[in-house]
Amino acid sequence: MIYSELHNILSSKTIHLKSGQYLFTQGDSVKNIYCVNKGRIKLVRDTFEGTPILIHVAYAEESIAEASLFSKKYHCSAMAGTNTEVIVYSKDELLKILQENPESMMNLLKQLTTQVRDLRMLNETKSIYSAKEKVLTYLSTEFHRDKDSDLPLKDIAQKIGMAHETFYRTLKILENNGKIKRNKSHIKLTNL
Amino acid sequence: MIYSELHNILSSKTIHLKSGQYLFTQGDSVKNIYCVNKGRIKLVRDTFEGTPILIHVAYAEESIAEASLFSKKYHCSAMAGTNTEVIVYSKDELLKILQENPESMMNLLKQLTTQVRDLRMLNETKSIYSAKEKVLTYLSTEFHRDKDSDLPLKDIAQKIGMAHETFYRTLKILENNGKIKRNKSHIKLTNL
DNA sequence: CGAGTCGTTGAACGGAATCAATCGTCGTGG
DNA sequence: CCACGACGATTGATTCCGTTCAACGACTCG
Repeated sequence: MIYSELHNILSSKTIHLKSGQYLFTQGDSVKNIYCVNKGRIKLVRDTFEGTPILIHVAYAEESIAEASLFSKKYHCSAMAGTNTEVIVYSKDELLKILQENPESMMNLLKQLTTQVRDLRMLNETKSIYSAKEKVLTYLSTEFHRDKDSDLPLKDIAQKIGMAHETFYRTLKILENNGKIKRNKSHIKLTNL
Repeated sequence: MIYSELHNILSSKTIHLKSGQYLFTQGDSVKNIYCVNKGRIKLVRDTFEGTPILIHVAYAEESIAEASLFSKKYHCSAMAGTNTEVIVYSKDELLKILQENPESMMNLLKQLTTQVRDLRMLNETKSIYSAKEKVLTYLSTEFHRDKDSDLPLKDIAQKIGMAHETFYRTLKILENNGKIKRNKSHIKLTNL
């Protein structure tokens, strides 16, 4: 997780959320920064038009609300999408430690840059219209390695922006074509 | 741009690229960090399967290769998609200054966090299947404000992941429905 | 003045979303 | 401990809407 190396310096606590339970609500003062340990957290923004929009779904190992590290209020709400476990860090404490330890700040910087890179990659993967191409591109990139290996197929489908049914079907086609191999829910590209 | 506040401290130079010209190539040693001033830079990765994949398109005000701030070699190639102007910073110099100025590092951190937030938002916008919904969601978010206001409609279409023809048509429909107003290429939501 | 690109519209096709039903598994509570 | 409910994985059928191909005018830039 993002703050792993600070884990022994930073005080933290773990909390458990039931599916549907809120972690924080849009407009709340930012007191804490969180990291998903298990399950998933949906970030939702209430727009002025009424219809709330989904901003992001954070899975295990993902930190949320880092952007809030520099803002007073949460700009969105966070709800558990399933039974979820999150680690809680104090925002002020985190900021203080970062200021005192340039090395750890540099480290956070590093992690953020790779996060940006991954997000860009994912973004472009989503722009691919053909289901086969999209899946192949996803599989051939590194941003999902390890991280996504234990994600349910359904969630992977959502992550790359396609209906899960289409994802299943596409996997089957690619498997029949010999492009991929898989046992249970572990998928591997065949070529090299 | 990302390093704006360092602009007077950091030495920099501006270079001009013709459409199709390369800024750097995958595998090159990372000597510089860049920021697009005008035009656009396409980041492309050559995969082992042969087919190169588009990773990202960077427009004006966007920095590229920040991820490379921490790596030895570029993991992708950068090509001008049109006549383009980029600002060049020395990687080593930038790193040194960041280490010496915790405040500027903190500032970069801040900009990266908002970048992450924007990317996530864009990501979810791309996940919306309905063209109308997608466009409305895009227009109702802030991540594009100012930044995208001068982008050609064609590029906006690509940014949110739809064919430009569909984008034009959708805009027309929304305009007829009174959901949006526009003069020339400036679009505005009508409600509040 | 011509090449290139953006903006726009038309027509047609195809593929992905959607709706729906089934099976298996896992966790949970009675 | 077992039954029930929730959810993931899968497959089928259908519909529709967004992509694609194509053509044209306007504008800019060199």
